[in-house]
Amino acid sequence: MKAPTGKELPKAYDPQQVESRIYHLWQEGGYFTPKIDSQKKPFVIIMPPPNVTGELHLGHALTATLEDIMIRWHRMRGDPCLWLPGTDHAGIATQLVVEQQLAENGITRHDLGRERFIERVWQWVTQCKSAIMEQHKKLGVSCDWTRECFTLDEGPSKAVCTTFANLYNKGLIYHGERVINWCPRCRTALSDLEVERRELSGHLYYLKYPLAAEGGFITVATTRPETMLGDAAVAVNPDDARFESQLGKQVILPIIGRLIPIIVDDAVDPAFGSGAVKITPSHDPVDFELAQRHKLPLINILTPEATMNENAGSFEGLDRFACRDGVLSQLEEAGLLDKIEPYLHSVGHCSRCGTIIEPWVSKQWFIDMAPLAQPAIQAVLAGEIIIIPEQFTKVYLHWMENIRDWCISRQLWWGHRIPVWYCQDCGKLTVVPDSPQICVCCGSANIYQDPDVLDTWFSSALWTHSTLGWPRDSADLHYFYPTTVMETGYDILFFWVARMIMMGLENTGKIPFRIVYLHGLIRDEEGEKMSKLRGNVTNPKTAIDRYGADALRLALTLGTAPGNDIRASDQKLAGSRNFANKLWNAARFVIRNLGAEPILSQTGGMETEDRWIISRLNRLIADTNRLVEGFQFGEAEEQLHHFIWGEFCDWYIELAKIRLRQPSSPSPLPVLAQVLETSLRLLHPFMPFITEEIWQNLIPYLPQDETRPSSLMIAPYPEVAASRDLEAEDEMETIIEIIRSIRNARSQLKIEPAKWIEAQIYTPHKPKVEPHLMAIETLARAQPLTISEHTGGEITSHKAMVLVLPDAVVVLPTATEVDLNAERKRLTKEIEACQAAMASAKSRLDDEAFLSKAPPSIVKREQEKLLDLQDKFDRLRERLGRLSCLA
RNA sequence: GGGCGAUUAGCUCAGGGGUUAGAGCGUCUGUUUUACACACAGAAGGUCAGAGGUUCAAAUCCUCUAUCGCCCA
Repeated sequence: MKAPTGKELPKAYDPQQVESRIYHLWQEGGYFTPKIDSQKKPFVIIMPPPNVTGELHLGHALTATLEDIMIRWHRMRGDPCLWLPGTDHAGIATQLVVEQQLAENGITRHDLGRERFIERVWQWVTQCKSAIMEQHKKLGVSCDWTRECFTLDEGPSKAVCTTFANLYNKGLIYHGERVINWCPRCRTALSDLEVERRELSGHLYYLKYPLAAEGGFITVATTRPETMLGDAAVAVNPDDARFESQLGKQVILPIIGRLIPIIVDDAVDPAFGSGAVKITPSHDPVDFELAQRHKLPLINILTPEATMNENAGSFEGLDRFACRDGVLSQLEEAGLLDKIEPYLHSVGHCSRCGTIIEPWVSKQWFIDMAPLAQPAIQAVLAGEIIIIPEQFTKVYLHWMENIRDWCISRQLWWGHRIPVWYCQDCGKLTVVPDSPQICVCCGSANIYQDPDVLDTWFSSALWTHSTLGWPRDSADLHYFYPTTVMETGYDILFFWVARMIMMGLENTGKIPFRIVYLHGLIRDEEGEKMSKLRGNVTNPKTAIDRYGADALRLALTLGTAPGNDIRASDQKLAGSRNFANKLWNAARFVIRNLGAEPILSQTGGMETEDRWIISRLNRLIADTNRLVEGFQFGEAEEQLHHFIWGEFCDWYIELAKIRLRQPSSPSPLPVLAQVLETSLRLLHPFMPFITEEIWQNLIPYLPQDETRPSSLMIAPYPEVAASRDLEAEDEMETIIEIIRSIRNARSQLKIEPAKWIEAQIYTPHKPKVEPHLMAIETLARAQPLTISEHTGGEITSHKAMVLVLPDAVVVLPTATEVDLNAERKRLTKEIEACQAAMASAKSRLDDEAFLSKAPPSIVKREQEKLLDLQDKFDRLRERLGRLSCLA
C-alpha cells in the first residue's frame, strides 16, 4: 500500500487544475481503444461527424456527452467498446465558409480556380479538424482516436464510389432532367431536405391572357409573375364549368407573344385564384410533371445566377426580382394586370445561405429511393431497429413511405467527385469505382469525368460501414458491424438516420445499428434555437473554462428526457458546478479522516446508519443500472445527485462525524470509504474528470487490492451486492424524522441555533430509537434528551410543545415561547390534514369494488395507512384536549 | 392541408394508473456548526391547461377544446 501523503485536497474543486492532466492519463493508458475479443459482444457507437465548418457548439457537446455516458458505462461493465470519431467535409457548408473568407479579401473561388480553391479548403479543414478534436478532448470524450475518420479519407471515398457504381448498375441511380431546387448564390442543385420553407407575405397577381381567336381573356393567378415568360400553357380543372367554352383554345402569351394552349388537368385546384393556372414547365415541379403528361415544351428563362436568359426577350440579363417588376409594369401598361391580392405563401430558401431558391429544370443525378426504403421500413416495423423516443418511429415511417427521389449531384467543387466518365467518341458513360483510363464501351481514352460532386449526405449515409472498412471485408467490419447505438439529434432523422438505414441495408445486407437514440435541440435561456445569426451560440470551451467539463456535461443532461429540447443556462451550469464541489468536499472530508487513521481495517461491527447507507447505495446501484440501460440518463443523474448530496452528505457524513469524535463505537471509516468509492464509480460515466481525480486521491488509503485497475474509467461498474436492509432503512427514517421535527420546532420557536433545548421522546419503539440518542442530541441540538415508552399523556405543562410523529411523540417541555393559540392552531391544522387523509383511505376501504378488484397488496397498504393515521389522529386529539384544559 | 409534441411550484423541468405529486434554481427566515457560504438548517409555494369519458382508483389512459412549438406537404 502506498503511504498516505497526508496532503490535503484544495478547499474548492478547480477543474482547470485537473482536467487536461486526467485526460492525458487516460490517453496514455490506451483505454479508449477496444480490444477485439470474439467471445464478447462489443458495444459500438459511430460518432455523428461534426462538419468542418467551425468549432463545436453545445449541440455537439450534448451528443458527445450522451455517447460518452453510454460508452463509459459499457466499458466499465466489461464490454469491448468502440466509439469511432470523425468529421464530415460538409460540401456546401464548408465551401461557403471558405468562400466567405475569400470574400473578405475580395476574391471569389473562380479567381483561384478549382485546384487552388480546393487547396485552400484543405488548409481550413486541417485547422478545423484539430480544433474540433481539442474541444472533444476538453469535454472528456473517450472515443478511439486511433480510428478517427474524415469523409474524404481514402476508405470512405472508396465506399462512396463503390456504392455509386453499384446503384448505377442496378438502375437505382439515374441521370435525368427534372425541376430541382436551385440555389442561385451557391450555384448548385439542392435536395428537397436542404430547402427551408419560410412563410412570407407576398402577393397573388391575377394576369389576363388574351384569347387568340376572339376577344376576351382568361385570367391566371400567380405569386411569381416573372415566370410567365416561360409559360407553355394555361390549365384548368376538367370539372370546372367556368372554362368549358374556352377549352382547346389558344391564348397569346403577353409580352412574349407566343401562342399557348388552354388544357385540362386534374391536378389543377379550381379553388386557387381564378381557377385557371399558368403552366411554367421549367420553373415549377408540379408544372413540370403536368407538362410531361401533356408533352409541353420546356422553356428555361433563367441563368444559373437567376438572371433572365435569352428566352426572356427584352428582359435578358435582368435579375429575377427586377424582372418581376418589369413584367408587372409592362402588363399593367397593357391593361393585362387584373388585380393584386396580399398572399401568405411558403417560399423555399437555401438552408445554408438563406437565398431564395429557384425551381429550375436541369440535368442531375438522382437516386430512386422507393426500392431502398422498403427494407428500411421493414427493419423498423419488425423491431430490428428501435427508435428512442418511440414517437419518432411514426415520423420515420411516414417519411419513408412517402419518400421521393433524391437529387445527389451538386455543382460544387468541394466533395466526392461523381465517379462517371463521359466518352467523347462514343458518347457512352463509364461508371466504375476506380478512376478508369478508357471508355468501357469503345475503349477510347478520350474520356472526361463529370465535373460535379455528390451531396455530402451521400457519404454520410455510408458512415456506419465506410468507417469500418467497407467495401473491404475488414476485421473491424466483421466484429463491430452492425453497430449498437446511433445517437444524434432528431433534426437529422431524415437527412442522416433514415438514409444510413437504407444504405446500410443496401450495402451490407444488415442493419447499421440496433438502436436510434434521438436527443433534443439545445436552446438558449429564452427557449430560442441557437444560431450564429441570432448570436446566442455558446462555445462549449467557454462553459468548460468557467465551470468545468463535468459541470457542462451534467448541466446539459441532468433531469432531461430523450427527445426533449433542452434549455442551457448559466444557472444550470452553476448548479452542476456546485454539485461537483459538494462531491469534492465530501471526498476531502473522507480522505482527511482516512489519513488520520493509517491502517484501514474492514473488520468491526456495523451501526444502523452504516447498514442504512449501504442499503440506500444498493438501491441506487440498481436504479442507476436500470435507468442507464433504459437510456434514462437524466433520471439516473438525478438519483445519483439525490443520493450523494441528500443522503450521503446531509446525513451519513454528519452521523459519521459524531462517531469520529468519540471513537468507542465501530469506526465509520470503512463505510465512508466504500460508499464514496462506489459512488465515484457510479458517477464516473457522467462526470469523468472529477471522479477520476478523487478516485486517484482516494485509493492510496484503501486496503490493497491487486485487481484494482490503474484508472477509474476501467474499474468495474457497481453491481448490486446485497438486498435492501429494510429494517435499517425504517429505523433511520424514524430517527431522521425525529431530528427534523425538533429542528422544525426550533425554527418555529425562533430558538437560537447555538442554544440547547430539552427534549423528551415517547415511543413504543424505544429499542429502535435509543441507540441514536447521541445522534438526535447532536443533530437537533437537543439536551437534555430523554426517552420513555410512555405515550406522553402525562405532559401537563402548557409551555410544552408536542410533536406527533408516525413512530413517536416528541415533547419540548421548555418551549417557553409557545403561544397557546398558535399551538392550538397548529394542532388543529394537523388534525384536519389527518382527517382528510383518513377520510379518503376510509372511503376506499368501504368500497366493495376496491376491496374485490384492487390488488391485495394495495388494499393492505391502504389498511396500514389508515391504522397509522388513526393512531396519529388519536394522539393529536389527546394533545389538543389537554391544551384546551390548560387554557 | 396532414402529422407529432408540449401545457405540472415564481422559473427550468422530471414523473406516465395505486401513500398526502418531486427536483434544481429563485424567494423568505436564520447560521462562519472544523468537508463544503459553490455551504448548512428551516419555511412558503401546485384544482398537474379546461371539459367530458374509461377504471375500484387518473397528473398518468381515451375523446374534445384552448394556447404554444416542431415536422411534412
